[in-house]
Amino acid sequence: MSPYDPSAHPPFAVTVDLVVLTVRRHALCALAVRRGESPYQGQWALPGGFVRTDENLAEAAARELAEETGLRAQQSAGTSPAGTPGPYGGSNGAHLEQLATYGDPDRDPRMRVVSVAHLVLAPDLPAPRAGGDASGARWAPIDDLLQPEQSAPLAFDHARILADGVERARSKIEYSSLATAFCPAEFTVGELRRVYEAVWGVALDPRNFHRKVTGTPGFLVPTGGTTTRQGGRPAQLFRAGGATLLNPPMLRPEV
Amino acid sequence: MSPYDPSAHPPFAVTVDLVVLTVRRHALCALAVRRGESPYQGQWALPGGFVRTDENLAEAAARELAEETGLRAQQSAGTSPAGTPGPYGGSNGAHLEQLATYGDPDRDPRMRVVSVAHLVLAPDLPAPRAGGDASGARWAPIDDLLQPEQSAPLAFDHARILADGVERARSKIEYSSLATAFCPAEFTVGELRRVYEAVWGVALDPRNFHRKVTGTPGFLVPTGGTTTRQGGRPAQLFRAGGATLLNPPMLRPEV
DNA sequence: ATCATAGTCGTCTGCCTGACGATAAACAGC
DNA sequence: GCTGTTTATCGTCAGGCAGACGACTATGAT
Repeated sequence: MSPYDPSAHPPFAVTVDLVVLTVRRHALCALAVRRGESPYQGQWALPGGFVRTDENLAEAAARELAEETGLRAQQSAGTSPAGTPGPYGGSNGAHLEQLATYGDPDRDPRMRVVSVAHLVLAPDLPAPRAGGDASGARWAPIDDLLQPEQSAPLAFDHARILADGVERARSKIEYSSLATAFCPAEFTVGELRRVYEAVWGVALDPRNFHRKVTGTPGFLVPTGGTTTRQGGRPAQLFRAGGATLLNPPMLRPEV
Repeated sequence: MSPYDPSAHPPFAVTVDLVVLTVRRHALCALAVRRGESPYQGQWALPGGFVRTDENLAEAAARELAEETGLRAQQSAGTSPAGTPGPYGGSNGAHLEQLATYGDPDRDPRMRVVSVAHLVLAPDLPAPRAGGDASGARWAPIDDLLQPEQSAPLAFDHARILADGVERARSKIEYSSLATAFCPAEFTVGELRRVYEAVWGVALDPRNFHRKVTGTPGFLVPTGGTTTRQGGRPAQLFRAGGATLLNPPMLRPEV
């Protein structure tokens, strides 16, 4: 490395941006906030903010998440995207992991900003509260954010970041039990299946899905209870099991 | 986001660190440089350096790689670790992708440094040239770097970064054709198998491996030539095919 | 009572993998 | 030249798992 003369290297601002995903009404949705100031004033963006001096990157992401949604984050063990095991069996608190870092020189017109994006997977939440300096917040289907036909596209390079986060979520529920992070503490096999269907955008065979998830050791543990719902046979309730890596993985249908 | 008053957010230095992996003598090795200055003076570290004002993160990583090894990088399409396709069928130039970002407040004792680590997979190279400010460079088996019994451990949090990079490489050769990045332009099935064996640290059945890789469409294309080697039947030569994602994946043996 | 809805259990077939035998084509030493 | 050794390549077989899909169950709605 070069000498650490502070004048020798350019000043950077470091932020965290959040891709917060949830499943609402059978659709994969992301949290978007309306920008209250220039540039991109009035446009939608991902929530985020500056990293403070005394906190690490994951702490900064968790703090921004709490400020923006009130969610308590359940940090993944590492930044290693390959699936480092971590204690995210618990379903209270959302899953948080580092996604990637974006640092093109011109990604922010005002100064050089390097943003460490994080991915959050959360169960369906009540309406987001507009916290901090955002003049509004909403859950939006990702298609609306990625291919906006009426509104403006996401600010900065946030469309790219969102797309990367969605792709990460899509591939990660294949070989990990992370799909349960989209579910409440207790859930049915059908609810879990609808999570996979929403995230992947496909229809899955209920019978084969049931066989697969109940047959994978450590994925689901029955709580003993059953649902009482309107229309249809009551379903068994499950909690997320201790397994984090699914082997063999769930297979995403080809076409 | 908060207002962009430059005095409102703390100053960060942003660096790139490189996990450069290769396979030498049937062992997975990483590039290490000896630190010429304090702190950790004389200890081994990962190569890296500051990001410049006019370059993005991938360019900074490619520049450091060239300075340190003379390698030309073949950048992956995205930072998306899930396997965004990219044109790394060509074997000239090493594969480069973003790994993860490390920004604990005390990871560098002098100031707040956020390091965007990158992963490079390269074929076996001649002796590294000690470029820049490093007073020495070498290829070291990763076990020597991660569990040093005689020498000091890697500087900073580089052991953690290296471990994350190795884990990324191990998992990524399962479901992508990236193992060919460790091979020269033309290679045999046996050489590719020895790459898998070195990276995973296991022994694979030559017959099943041969059936698997030659049967996966787009993975390997025969060049027509054969090797003349000492001892053993000559083997067919292959180039890396266009496929980047292997479906179904290579299976890493369980235990 | 009947229908619609959703959950759960089985069956069957094809594909892939792991284990492993057999053959092929080079080299080394006698 | 013959034999043993090494590496590459082809085949065979059994087990496991996934996709397709039939059948049955348990609730609410009409």
